[in-house]
Amino acid sequence: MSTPDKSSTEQMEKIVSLCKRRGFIYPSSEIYDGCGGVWDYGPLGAELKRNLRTAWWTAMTRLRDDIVGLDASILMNPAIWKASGHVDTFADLMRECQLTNKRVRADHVEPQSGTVLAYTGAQNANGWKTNRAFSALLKNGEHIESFRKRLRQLLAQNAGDAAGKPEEIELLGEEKTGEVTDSIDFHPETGGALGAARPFNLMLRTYLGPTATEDDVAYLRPETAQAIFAQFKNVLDSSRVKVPFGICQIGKAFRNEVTPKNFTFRSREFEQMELEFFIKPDEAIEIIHGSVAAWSEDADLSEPQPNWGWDLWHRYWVQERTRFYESIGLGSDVIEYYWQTQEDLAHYARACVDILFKFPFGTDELEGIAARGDFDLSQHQKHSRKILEFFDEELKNAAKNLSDESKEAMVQKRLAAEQAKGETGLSEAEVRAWFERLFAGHYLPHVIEPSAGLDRMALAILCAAFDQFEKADAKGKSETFTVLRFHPRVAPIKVGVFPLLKNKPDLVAKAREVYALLKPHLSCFYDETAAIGRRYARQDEVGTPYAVTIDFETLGEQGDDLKDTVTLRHRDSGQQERVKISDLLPRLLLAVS
RNA sequence: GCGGGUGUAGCUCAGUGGUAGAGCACUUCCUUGCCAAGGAAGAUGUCGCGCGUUCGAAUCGCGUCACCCGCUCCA
Repeated sequence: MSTPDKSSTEQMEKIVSLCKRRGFIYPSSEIYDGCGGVWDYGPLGAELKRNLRTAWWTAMTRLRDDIVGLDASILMNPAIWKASGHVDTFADLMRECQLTNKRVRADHVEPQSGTVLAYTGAQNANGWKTNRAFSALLKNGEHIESFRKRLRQLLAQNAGDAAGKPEEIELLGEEKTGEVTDSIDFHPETGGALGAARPFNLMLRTYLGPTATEDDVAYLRPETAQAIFAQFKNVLDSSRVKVPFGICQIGKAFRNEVTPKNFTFRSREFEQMELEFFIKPDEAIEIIHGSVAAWSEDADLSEPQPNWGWDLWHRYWVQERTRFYESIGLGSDVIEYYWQTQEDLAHYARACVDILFKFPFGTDELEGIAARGDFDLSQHQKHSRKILEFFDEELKNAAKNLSDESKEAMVQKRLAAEQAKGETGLSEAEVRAWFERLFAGHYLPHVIEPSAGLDRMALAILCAAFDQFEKADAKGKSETFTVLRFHPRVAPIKVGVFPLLKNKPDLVAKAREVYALLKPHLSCFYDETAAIGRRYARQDEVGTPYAVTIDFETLGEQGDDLKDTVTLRHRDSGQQERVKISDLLPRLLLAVS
C-alpha cells in the first residue's frame, strides 16, 4: 500500500463531506458524539449499497446454475470459531513497545542481550517535549551513537511533525540501568522496552441467554464464510447440487479493529459478500480424466471444464470477479492485483489473489480470492464429528477401472509431497486412509473463496465516481462543480424529472405525469424548484445519470412532431436529445440494467 | 491503547477575554424559455461535552468524547 500524501487526504475529506451532505454515509450515533469504527448509510447510500448487493447476487446466483444462496445467522455455536481457528488467532497476547507503540505478539519476541539504557523523556529546541520515560536495549556490539540516533529517529517518527527533525531531538536523563542476557522484554526491531502482555481479542463477544456467565459466551461472526462450511451438509442434502458448485452469502460481520480508519474502509461492523466454490480434489480429476488441465498464458478460462484442477478454477474466479468489477464501472484503470507469495500465505492456503482498488489513501484490498484446499471442511468434520464428505459416483466408477499399480503410484506421489512439507505434512497412514475413501468415491471438496467487502466496494465506487472541475459561472466567476460519475447500474437515483418552469401549471402537470409513469420501474427524483441548471447540477452531484425535462414543445407548442417528446439529458456529456414519452421507459430500463 | 492534529450554522470556514459572524446551502413569495439565473423577505447555533480561573470564556487551564494522520491489518 502506498503512503497517502496531503492532496489525497484532502480528496478523501471532500468525499467524506459530500457523503454526509448528500445522504450517502453518516457517522454512526453522531448526536451522541459518534461511535468509533461504525457508519450509517443514508437514503442515497442505502440505494447504492442495495444496487451493489443486487448486482453481486444476480451475477452469482441468477446468472449461473452452479451456485446457490444462503442467509445464515450472525450468532453461531462458539465451537465453530474454535474449529476455524479464530478463537486462537484472534486472541493473541500482545506487548507494546514503549518507544514507538509498535505491537508484537508476546510469543514472537526473540531473546536479546545487551545494556539497558533508561531515559526520562525527550525534547527539542522548538518547544516540543515529552515526559514519558522509556528505556531501550543497546545491543551487544552496537555503537552508542548509532543507538542514540536510532532512538531519535523512532521518537520523531512516532511524534509526528511536532518533534521536528530527528537530529534536533535531545534525549533526556540517560542512565545505564543494567545488563540483560536473552531477555524477551525488548522489541526485536526498535529495541524499546515492552509493556505488559495484554490480550487482544478481535472477535466481538456477547452472551446468549439471560444469565450472561462465561458458559454463555458467543461471538458475533468475524466472517460470514464459516456459516457456509457449517451448513455445507444441509445444502448438499437439500438442493440437489453436485461438485463443482458454490454457496454464496451476503451478510454482516464484526471485528474489534484496534484502529478503524480510512472512512468506512476498516470498520468494526461491515458487510461481506462471500462465495465458497467447492471443487473436486486434483487427485479425483486425475482419476476421472486421466490428468489435470494445466494453466498457461493463453488458457481459455471463459467456460469451466470438467478437467480443471484448483489452479484453473482459482484463475477462473479471478477473471470472473474482474469482469464483475468492470460491469459496475471499476475497470483496469483503477483495479490492481496482488498475488500472494508463499511467505504471505496462511499455512492452509494454496494461493491467494487480492483484488485492489486505487483509493485516494492508497491502493488497498477490495476482495481476496483464496484457494483454501479442504482445510475448513476438514476442521469442521474433525470438531463436529460429522461426516461432511461428498459422494462422487463418477469418481467411484472411474476408480474401479484403475489398476492397483496406478493407484499406488498416486499414493506414492502424494506421500512424497507430504514429506516435503516436513512437520505439517500428513503421515503415511493418513495419506493411505484418505486415498481409500477417495477410491470409494468419497472426499471433502476443496474450495475457492472469493470474499468481497460490500462497504469497501461502495467506497471504491464513490471514490472512482468522484470528479470535480472548475467552470466559470454567468458572472465569469470560477466555481467548483462536483459530479459523481456512477455507472448507471449502481447509481442510487436513475433519472431526475423536471418541468422546465414551475409557474406554468401545464408543464408541472405533464412533468408529474411522466414522473408517475417512470416511478414504479426506476428510482426517480422529481424536482421543480430553482432554475433548470441548478437542478441538473444537484443531480450531477449525486450521480444521477439521466434527467428528463418537460418543456413547451412537450405540450405541442412547436407542432405535433415534437408533441409528447421530452429532453433527455446525459450526465457525463451534458448532451440532450428529444425522446418520445412512450419510448422513455424502455430506453431508460435498458440503460440502467 | 500511544503520539500528533482537529472540533464555531446543513456545508466551507473567519473570529486571541467584552453583544457569535461571512459565503454557499435552506424556506416563502415574485420573476423564469435548458446547465449552480435575478429580486424581496426569512429561519438556523447548548461555539463537541464537563469542570475550573475571571466581573465576564468560542477565546485561558484541567478533564472528557469524537473524528483525521501515523503504529498493529487483509472484507
